[in-house]
Amino acid sequence: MTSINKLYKDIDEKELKRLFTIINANTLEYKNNQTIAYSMRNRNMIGIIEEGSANLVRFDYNGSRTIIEELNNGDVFSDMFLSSNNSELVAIATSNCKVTFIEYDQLTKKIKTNNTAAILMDNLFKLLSDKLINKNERIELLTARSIRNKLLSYFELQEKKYNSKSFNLNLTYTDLADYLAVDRSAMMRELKNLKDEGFIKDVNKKITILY
Amino acid sequence: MTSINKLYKDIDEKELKRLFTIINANTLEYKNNQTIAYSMRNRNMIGIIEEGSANLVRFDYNGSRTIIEELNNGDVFSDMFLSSNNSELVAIATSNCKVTFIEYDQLTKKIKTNNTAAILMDNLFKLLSDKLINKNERIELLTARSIRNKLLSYFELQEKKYNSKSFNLNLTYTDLADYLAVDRSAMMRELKNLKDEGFIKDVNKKITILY
DNA sequence: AATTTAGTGTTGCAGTTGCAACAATTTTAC
DNA sequence: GTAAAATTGTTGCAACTGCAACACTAAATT
Repeated sequence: MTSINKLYKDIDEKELKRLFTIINANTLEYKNNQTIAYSMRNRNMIGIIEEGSANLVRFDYNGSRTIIEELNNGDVFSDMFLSSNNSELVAIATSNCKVTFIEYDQLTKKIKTNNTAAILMDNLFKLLSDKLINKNERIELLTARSIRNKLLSYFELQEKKYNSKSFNLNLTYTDLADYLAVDRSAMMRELKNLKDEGFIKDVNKKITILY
Repeated sequence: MTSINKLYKDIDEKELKRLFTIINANTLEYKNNQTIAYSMRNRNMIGIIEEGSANLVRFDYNGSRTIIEELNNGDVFSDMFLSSNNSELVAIATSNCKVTFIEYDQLTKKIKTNNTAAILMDNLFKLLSDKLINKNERIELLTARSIRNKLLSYFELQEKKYNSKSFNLNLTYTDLADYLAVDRSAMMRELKNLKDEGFIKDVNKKITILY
């Protein structure tokens, strides 16, 4: 289990447990759809998804909700990474899940004396870097000037990621439209155009780039 | 100088110099418009803007360029934070500037024994967190469904940032249009509408929110 | 101080997009 | 296993937006 999780890379499970005791880490369980409010009480608290999944969600003044980030096994989330002057932010479990909370300050205090803490910190840094990469990618897509270009950019990105002109969409079209911040029906229309014009093939969620 | 720079917070200049010698940091100077290629040769190399400014720029397959990030005094940039499978990425000096390059791996190796390294690492982590906050903010703006909403969201963000309904735009309109990823002329038109309809006042770049 | 370059302000127009609405299908939940 | 909820697929239409083009002003460069 600890090995799938990038955060625990190169860390011995026993050592990790010992460290978590030292820095007062706290593991809590949440049921599907439950709000994970714990982390938001304290800036510099970091939540680690140990099992299950959750969404980081923003509720706007008018009540509409936006998914800021989808969190899966091994992902971290924190107020530290989120604009504080913003509308209300919460994490909501999208399956039964288990979350460990650690205080960033307690972790840093230990890195000099505790090797596991140092590795954990290193892994955490790399996770943050990965998050930045993902955000930059999304921004790249969002700055395209038309739905068509957004789709093509998205497909190109998948092509590079999977190193193949054929890949399965692992998002629903509804979610993809959200991700690209466009109207779903308009996106479907453009998708149809791309198919009709022979740019792509789409056999039930398996996209093939034809050019 | 080291005090303005968030990265060097709580770090003594003498100690910093000593550390930089130990970890083989390398400071180079660039003239305005020069390409800062050094960092891009080695993944896990981190560039620190010591003086001046630069833009992180992407060149698309078709040659068009997009500014991914504007870098100022104290900012860091690295391949570590950028998708590698992407089109060509370079930093370009936008003024005469001085950049220090450190290797991330060399830094982490020292955090246990060198206190300055540990503080630097901590500051670096917080800078990354800040970057994430900025990216999330931009994504929030980019996901708005119309130019009008993008502008209003942007203005609201500024209002919260400055804690005032009046604030100076510190971007040119051309840059703002780029930032919001919309056509400049269309944005100007919408800006005019917002003024005409009494939502905002705009006395040469000083915006006042009127609602 | 003069010239070049960058930014602002505006408009017509055509193409794109969001919205609303609905049927059909698939998935999830009890 | 069935009802409820979510997703897909489609369309007309009005509104919005990007593009091209131009005049004008401000800022930078020599």
